[in-house]
Amino acid sequence: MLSKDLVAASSRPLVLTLLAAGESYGYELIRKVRELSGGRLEWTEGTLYPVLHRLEAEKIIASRWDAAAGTGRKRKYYQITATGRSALLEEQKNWQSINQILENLWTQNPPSI
Amino acid sequence: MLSKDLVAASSRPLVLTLLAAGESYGYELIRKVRELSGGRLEWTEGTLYPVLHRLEAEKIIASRWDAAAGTGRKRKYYQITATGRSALLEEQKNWQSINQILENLWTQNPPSI
DNA sequence: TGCCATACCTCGATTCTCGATGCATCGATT
DNA sequence: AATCGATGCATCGAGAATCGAGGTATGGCA
Repeated sequence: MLSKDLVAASSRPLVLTLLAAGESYGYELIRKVRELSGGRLEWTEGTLYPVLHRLEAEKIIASRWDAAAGTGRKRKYYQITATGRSALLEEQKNWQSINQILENLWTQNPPSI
Repeated sequence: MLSKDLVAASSRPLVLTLLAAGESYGYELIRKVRELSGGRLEWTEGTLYPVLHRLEAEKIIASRWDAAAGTGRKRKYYQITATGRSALLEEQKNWQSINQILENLWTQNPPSI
């Protein structure tokens, strides 16, 4: 079971990275993340939607309503903004700097029972 | 500036990894983390002590009071427990699985402005 | 017609965070 | 011997964050 903190820490970079690869919408993001993680990461809607709304309020992503191709069902498509792309670079840098610290320590002193 | 979430997510694995390398105490952990991160991670005492107390309540670490060598000043030394070592392995596995997802995505689709 | 998957959203009790604050000791400086 | 900064522990509580539960609506299908 993934810790709450780890899920929280990875949600922003994950959403931004996925949107950087192309626009998407809430339900699909949940599906994609479930697939990418092999089911380890199970976002609920109550988790994701507030994240999307917060990112949009920060102008890091933008949205448009559109009908799904094929069906007439409405979806809210999100795109990453220019601000969002630099935010993602920052997120990536931060993630990698912490990862580097941990990996260095683990290399020097491999955890074992 | 590192995000709150990232700081939170890394605090448990960091503390456990440092303690797995040898016992330590609060003030020293703060210093070590500051050095390891080149000043990017600045834990305050209000941040670290609750983490230590929670880990101790979960029996993942244990503590003993002792006088510092040289001075008579009292310190609370923390050690990782056997339970803690398996918890650390789990933390490591979880961290690396998320890191793998992100790195894969970033390799396939490198973030850029 | 009923039902499930899709698709969006908000609410609020519970939980968490961390800056502020407090206490005490040691060593060095004035 | 008084002061001060660094060391070292700890708690507190206003404010913030979380996310399961619940609400609404549509399309496709048997």
